[in-house]
Amino acid sequence: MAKKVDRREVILRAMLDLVVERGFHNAPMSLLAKKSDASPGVIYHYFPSKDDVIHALYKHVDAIKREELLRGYSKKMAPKEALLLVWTNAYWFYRKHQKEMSFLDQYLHSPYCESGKSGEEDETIERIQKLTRPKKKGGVMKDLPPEAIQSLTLGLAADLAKAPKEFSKGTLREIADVVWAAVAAE
Amino acid sequence: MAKKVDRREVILRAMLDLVVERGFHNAPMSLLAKKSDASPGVIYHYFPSKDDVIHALYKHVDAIKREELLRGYSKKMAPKEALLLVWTNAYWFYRKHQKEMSFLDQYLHSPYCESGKSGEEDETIERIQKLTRPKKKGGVMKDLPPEAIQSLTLGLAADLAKAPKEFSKGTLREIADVVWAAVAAE
Amino acid sequence: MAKKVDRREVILRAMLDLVVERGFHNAPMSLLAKKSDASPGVIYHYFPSKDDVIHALYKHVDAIKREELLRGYSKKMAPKEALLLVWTNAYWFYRKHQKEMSFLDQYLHSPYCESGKSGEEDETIERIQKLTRPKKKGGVMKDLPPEAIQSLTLGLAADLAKAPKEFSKGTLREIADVVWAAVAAE
Amino acid sequence: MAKKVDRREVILRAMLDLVVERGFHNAPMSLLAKKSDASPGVIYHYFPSKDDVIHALYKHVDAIKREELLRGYSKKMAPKEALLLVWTNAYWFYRKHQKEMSFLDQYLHSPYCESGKSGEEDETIERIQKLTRPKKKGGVMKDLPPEAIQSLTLGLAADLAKAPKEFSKGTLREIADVVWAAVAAE
DNA sequence: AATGAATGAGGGTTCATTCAT
DNA sequence: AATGAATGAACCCTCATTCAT
Repeated sequence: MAKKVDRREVILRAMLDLVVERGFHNAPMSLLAKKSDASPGVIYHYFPSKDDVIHALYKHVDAIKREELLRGYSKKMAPKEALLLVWTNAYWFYRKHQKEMSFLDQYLHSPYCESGKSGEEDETIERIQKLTRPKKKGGVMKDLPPEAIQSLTLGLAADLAKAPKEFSKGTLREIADVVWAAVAAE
Repeated sequence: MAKKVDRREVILRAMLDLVVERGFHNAPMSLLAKKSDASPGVIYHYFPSKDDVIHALYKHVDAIKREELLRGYSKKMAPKEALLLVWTNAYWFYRKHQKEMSFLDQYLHSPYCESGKSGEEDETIERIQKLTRPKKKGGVMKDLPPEAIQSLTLGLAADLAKAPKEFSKGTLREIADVVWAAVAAE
Repeated sequence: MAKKVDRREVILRAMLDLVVERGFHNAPMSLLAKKSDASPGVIYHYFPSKDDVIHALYKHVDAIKREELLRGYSKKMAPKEALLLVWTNAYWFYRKHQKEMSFLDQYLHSPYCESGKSGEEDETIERIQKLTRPKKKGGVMKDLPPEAIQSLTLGLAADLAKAPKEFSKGTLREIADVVWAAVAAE
Repeated sequence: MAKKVDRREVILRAMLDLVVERGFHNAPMSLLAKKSDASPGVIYHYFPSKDDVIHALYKHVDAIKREELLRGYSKKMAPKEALLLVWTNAYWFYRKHQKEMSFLDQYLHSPYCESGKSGEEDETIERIQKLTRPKKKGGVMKDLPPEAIQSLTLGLAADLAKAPKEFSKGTLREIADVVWAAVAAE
């Protein structure tokens, strides 16, 4: 019963490794088969095509990411507290899942993601994003373009996670405070 | 006289288009030949292999980018003025060269860039980077990790440039001021 | 059960024909595929590369040759009898396998054979070769360089086999006697 | 005036080196051009095609070989003396021109030589070959097939020349005597 | 004579996908 | 479900040959 799921995930995991190590080009199905201890044929029982494996991998990783970003979140939190939590979660997710990050980087910057579906939105994520709107639109931020807010918060977390050395919780907190001061209203 | 250079650049330009439209995979040499009005064979008079075309394209784009970022820079500028100039240049470069940016994104996030890094540093770029160091190390910034500074400045410029709508000089200036206030010492 | 072996041997046989008729150059894989009723791709399930097909063919032919040279040999034979047998076997092998011979000639005289030499020696062949040593080193021959012995015996057999007309057993025997008289000790 | 000849010979020499080191396959015209300090185009002023370069090289080498084999020969020599001279000349030619030998081996065993012209016969060579006929046909040899005579004399010289170590004049003389005793009439 | 960029068919090889078992 | 040999189009690249200069 769990076997099917296993196989699928083993294949996705193998594709993740492959893409990270070798890129979309140079990730042949034959090698995917070898790395996932499957035959070339059986992969086609789980996925209709190579592109589908890649799109499925994206969805898989994206789902895990969403889940991790919201870990510990509660609707009762104050805006600053909530944003700080998500920001910290983001840093640690990126930090601990560098392969997944590398895959996302490749996928999102490649023409692959054009063909992928635009994705149903997560309700909780939406609530968080509302907070990043400027104050006059119901959020708690300065009147900056949403892209700026996004870049200064989650973009920063992602970039920090790519640094060779890991930052301590204290350092992260200091950085977060600087940024909060910069983007928060008032 | 300019013919050789032309051919080379026509090929690089065609590869840029191809990679942006179709990704590294799906950018076959045969198509590159067609798009650059060349025969498959002649490309190999200018580049030893497909990978070399791609690495050469990176160097080409990177060189242009460096030049553009420093446009108008003079050694006499005050730190804030210099950084603001570079930051604004970055935004406009990214904005006006979206294909080049898309290529850089794909290249820098792919395993391609591991193999072709030479890293000869530009002297002027180095001078600018010195300014982004924290005050106690001779720069003019708060004591933040270099990755944070980088992300909050050039990273932000890149992200803003990817937004669908173009920002006015005024808006950019406002954003720049917010960021400057956040990262500058004192 | 025998299918795999079949395919491999069909391919080798086709390569033999091709090389003999057209030389190493002018023996393209596409033609090899056609002649062995295979697709271009499937050959690479059996051999890693064209060169490997050729090296494998050499090993195959060489193995058959060794076997044929020793047909009928027994350890109890007198030296002259044994050498005569091998010499005659050699003539008939070369005579009846002219394609194989032509391939060996091309292979052994080409730079191909430099790269693929393993040189595991056959035990029985070694025993025979011991007989071709000069008497004072335990053989039964005159004190001539081994290359001379080799040329005057097996080399002669090969050359005779290349003659347009086939020699009768009587003629062969006469020639063998002349040679034996020339190279045998005493 | 001598320049044309030079060019031609430089090209032939370069092809010789190329074929010996890399085989007929893997001896591209572009490399030939580089090795002979010529442009690809100019080779086609001297030879109509690659195959013609190769056939011309064969003729060139063959002419030198004929000349060398007859060095020192005079019509007044006794048969044994003449044959011995040619045989010795053959050994030293093969020995001192191992590249040329290697080329001849490749050429003569390849389908190339089928298409080459059969070659006008040298008058002096013919005279020598008459001596290798059996006595009853006007020669001085035993009644053996011409292929046997050829193999036991010139074939032997060629094989000896391929041995790693060089034979002394004394050793050669001994070998020659053994062979002469074997093949000469009476 | 000489150049060397250009051609383009064809070379060896790969790989997404299929299908008989 | 599973296998892995088989397919064949397409890939990257080579190379004999040509031709404008």
